[in-house]
Amino acid sequence: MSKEVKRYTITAALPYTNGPVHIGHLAGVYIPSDIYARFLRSNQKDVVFVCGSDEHGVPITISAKKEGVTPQQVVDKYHKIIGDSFKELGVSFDIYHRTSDAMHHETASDFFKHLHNEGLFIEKVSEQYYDEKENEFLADRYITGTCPHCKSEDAYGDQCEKCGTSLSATDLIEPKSALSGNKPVLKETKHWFLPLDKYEAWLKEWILDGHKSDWRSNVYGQCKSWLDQGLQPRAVTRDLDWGIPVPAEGADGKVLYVWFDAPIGYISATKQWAKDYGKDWEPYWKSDDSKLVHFIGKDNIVFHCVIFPSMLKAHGDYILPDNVPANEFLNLEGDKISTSKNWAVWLHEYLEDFPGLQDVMRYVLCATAPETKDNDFTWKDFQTRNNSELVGIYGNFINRVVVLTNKYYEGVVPEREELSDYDKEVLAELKAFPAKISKSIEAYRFREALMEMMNLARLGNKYLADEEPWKLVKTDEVRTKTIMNIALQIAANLSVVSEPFIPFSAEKLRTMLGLDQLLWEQAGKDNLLVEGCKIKKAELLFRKIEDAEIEAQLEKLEATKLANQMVKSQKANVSFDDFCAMDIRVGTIIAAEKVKKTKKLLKLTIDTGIDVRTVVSGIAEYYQAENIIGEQVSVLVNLASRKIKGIESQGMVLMAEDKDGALRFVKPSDVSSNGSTIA
RNA sequence: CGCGGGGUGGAGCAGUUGGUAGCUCGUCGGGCUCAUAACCCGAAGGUCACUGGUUCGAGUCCAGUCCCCGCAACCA
Repeated sequence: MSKEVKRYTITAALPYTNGPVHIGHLAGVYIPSDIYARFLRSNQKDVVFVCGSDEHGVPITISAKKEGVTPQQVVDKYHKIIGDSFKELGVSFDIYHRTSDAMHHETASDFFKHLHNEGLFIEKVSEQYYDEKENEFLADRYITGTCPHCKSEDAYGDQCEKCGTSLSATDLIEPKSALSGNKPVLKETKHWFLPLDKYEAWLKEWILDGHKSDWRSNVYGQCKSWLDQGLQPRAVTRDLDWGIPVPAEGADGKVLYVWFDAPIGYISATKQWAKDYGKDWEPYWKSDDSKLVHFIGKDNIVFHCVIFPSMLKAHGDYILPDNVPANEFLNLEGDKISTSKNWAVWLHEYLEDFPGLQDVMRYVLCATAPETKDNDFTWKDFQTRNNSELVGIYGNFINRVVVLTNKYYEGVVPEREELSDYDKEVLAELKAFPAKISKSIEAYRFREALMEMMNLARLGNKYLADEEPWKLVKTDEVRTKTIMNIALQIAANLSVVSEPFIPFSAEKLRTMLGLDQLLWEQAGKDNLLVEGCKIKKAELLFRKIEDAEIEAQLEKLEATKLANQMVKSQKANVSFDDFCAMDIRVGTIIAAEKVKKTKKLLKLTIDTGIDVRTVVSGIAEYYQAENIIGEQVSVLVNLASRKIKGIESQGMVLMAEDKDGALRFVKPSDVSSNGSTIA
């Protein structure tokens, strides 16, 4: 069922505006999508590449509350940081929009109204969890409890991260409010649901049969597991005051669920762009000969492959994504990137620390993009890739060619005479590159494409080394000219095929060679540089990155680690009575054994002087069971008992926790009798 | 039997539909000296975790085993 594609609609996941963008986002979404969009434009395709800030939802209201500002102030701040840094990195969005914009409110609202008028929603008055202490309805994400499927005790209200099941908060057994820790109460509220179950059969056919071979296995597998479990109607509205008001009767105080409105943001952005440039947005979303591609991270698969397509299908006018090339996650120096722990390389900081080196980060992140599995970013690797690949192979080749041309011919492109067999071979290889690179990009294999691009530079270096024009120039001028001409053609081709990956350097190169922006279809030709034209003086495309710069970055990360381990600040005051309420005694460990199937737990038997009791303690990483028998410890004996891993724990052993998390017993300095009180 | 990812030359990784095992870094030797001590060539180094199976042929498919790493869980 191949159809001719007339235009492309490329979307990049909308960054959630409660923090800046980091390298994980870039490697997963923005670099690949930008390469794809630039590649298509170079092929003269009709492309719209959209993105924008995702500015609604509960987490933003919480950040706002914490910082004592309005949600709008929070999103304004990050919208600017994110938008500016994307621009500086050269991410070529046709528009970077935002979901708090009026255009988006209107579009999302209309979308809802359309489905509403067609009777495609289920309206349900249901009982939702309500936190009486905080005086608000609780978003699914802010309720935790036991998963009905796998019995995991810490499932979230929207999804169990343990078994991956998509849930409703009311499915949870023993729910708890994540805001206050209270048990939430059920309160009646009316909501609109999209009956996903009605689209299940269709989704199965569309994805499981239709995209078995062209979607990535991680995406396909994820979808399959959801579809196999069966879909439930899903609420598309929420009780909240931050978002897009629900355009229906009896919907006061309700807004569209952020996951309903966010993907519509792609559509609004396209509309705004069309308006700005006097275009018609509709074909990009409604015409069968348009190809829609969503670039996302793996955390977004269900929304882009199941929910949003169901919305589009329900609406009826829209086309569906042709592919959703989701990437995995990028780690940083071996540890998971974490916004809350500040364990990240933030784009806006990188741009400050390494001014003018946008292409280096673009290159490295593409080369190490987590296309098939989680991957690791290290600064050492960043340095090596820059120094040995960008500088040593690409930059050096260009420099050699340009320097020689200037030296021998004062920058004038020499004429090509008779070709040797080897010349012909090299030109044939050159000609094959663009197609190879295209093929990889079209299959969303950007690492592979990048490697091929680099191989073209390698071909150039090899050609020079084999032909040694610096020797021949003394004996055979004609031959030397031919060689230099061919080397220059390779350089010119590099400027074309490397543009999607490293646009800043490609442009520098074009300028150096005196070329206009060339199109992809011209790549592979052996006459991009016309004989007699003049090129400019050599200018380095890339510079080496010194050890000191890498060390500075590593120190920055080290500082973050230390900051995370800072001595904890003082807790709120308690009364003397509160303190006296705790009964702490000296006890002696008389038996200890590891609790099976746990990493941290030891089951201790302790003589407290009062009795002999069992205490489960999370110290197994620091103490071996057999080594602590006979040790005296401090025990909080009147703590309510609790079952841990099926063992009744009657108290708590007091531990000193060091900055690095290491635990040590708090004990009397001399042996004391069991049951001695501690106060 | 919680979920997932992985085990390929010293290190880090590719290996798409099964058909002579590749890349980058490192090491050693050589070439070149146009070039940002960069470039080019060559060499050493792998029983592709293990065991069975399918096949003319398996790193690649199937079954099982072992190990590692995330996440989750456990921490009163």
